[in-house]
Amino acid sequence: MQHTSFEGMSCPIARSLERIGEWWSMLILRDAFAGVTRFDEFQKSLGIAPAMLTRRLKGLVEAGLLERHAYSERPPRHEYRLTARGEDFRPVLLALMAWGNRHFAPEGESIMIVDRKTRERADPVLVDRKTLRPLVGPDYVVTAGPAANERLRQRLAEDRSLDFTGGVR
Amino acid sequence: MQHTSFEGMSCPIARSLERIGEWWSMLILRDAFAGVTRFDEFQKSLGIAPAMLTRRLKGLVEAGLLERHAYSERPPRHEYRLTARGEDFRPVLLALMAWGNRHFAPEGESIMIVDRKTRERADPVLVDRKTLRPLVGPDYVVTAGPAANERLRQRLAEDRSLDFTGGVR
DNA sequence: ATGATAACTATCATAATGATAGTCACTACG
DNA sequence: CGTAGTGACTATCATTATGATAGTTATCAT
Repeated sequence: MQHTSFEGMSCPIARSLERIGEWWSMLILRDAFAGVTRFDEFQKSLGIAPAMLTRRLKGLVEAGLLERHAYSERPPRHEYRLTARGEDFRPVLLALMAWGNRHFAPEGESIMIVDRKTRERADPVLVDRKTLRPLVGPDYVVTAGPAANERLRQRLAEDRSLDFTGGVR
Repeated sequence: MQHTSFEGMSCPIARSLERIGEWWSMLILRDAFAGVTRFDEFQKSLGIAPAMLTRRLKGLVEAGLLERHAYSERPPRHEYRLTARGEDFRPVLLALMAWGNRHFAPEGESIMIVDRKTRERADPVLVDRKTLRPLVGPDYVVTAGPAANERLRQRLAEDRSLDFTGGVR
């Protein structure tokens, strides 16, 4: 049974999930950020079935997050590297890591973000680049953008715009 | 065929995905942030099969992101509200939204984050709460934490610590 | 020639998925 | 009273995805 595609939705979250929202995809990206490039490396680090890995790598290549680079002609051999779009996914993974560390690490963190020089632990917060004020809080709000359809505009015109997103496609 | 559980992994990203990584889960959370609380509302806004919605809501309740609140005794009726843990997921969704807006909105953004007062568009960046320096960049690094196992420590002791995460469980 | 390696591909039994109808416990209305 | 509507699921079933595992191919090394 094919799962419902989010491709027809205009919400950026839905569109993102269409490309990275399948089981295994984000863990593959995590490992790509860790420098894993080859098929057998991904397979070993993830403990994933080869057919599954092939499918997911293909999907990530098609979505423009990874690209295949030949590293041997005879025999033909490829490695998988992050594209600029893939690199841009880093904050999402870091935010997910921070949330996981806060809620699912009763024995302490296994990985964390530290200052490169001082080794002091970082506490991630999402802010606006210019004002440096936190986006989670009273200063900022999610609202309809230039490409919002009428239904979304109405929805966000209600009190719910105080909360978050549209709850729509 | 049951998909592989990430529960046995120590990585916080894997642990997070174990709880929110299934198809539909994050979109349900998106809508919960938008104030959606009732079963039929979720169903309408998402266009999801009822049996699927039941399963996913149950999973999110069990994972501690949503909780059921009775809003009617006769007939018994429940709504689903975000827990503190669920609320804490907001930065992840905002980061995902920002990434989606940057890469998958050729027609412009349908939703975006703006300053509540000035309506000026926000540009999200992940920083350290204290230093306000970006976590993506030369200042910060991902490293083994107190609960890291030996394999992860070794892995991160290599040059790969310059990149990102461990590429391990 | 044999063996090892890397990158897949093929096969198959099991589980998940989505579509859709049904169920139940109400409330509202004529 | 009966009927209809509503909301929150549950049950059923055909289709697709999943993971386990063996196989294939094209090398290279001995």
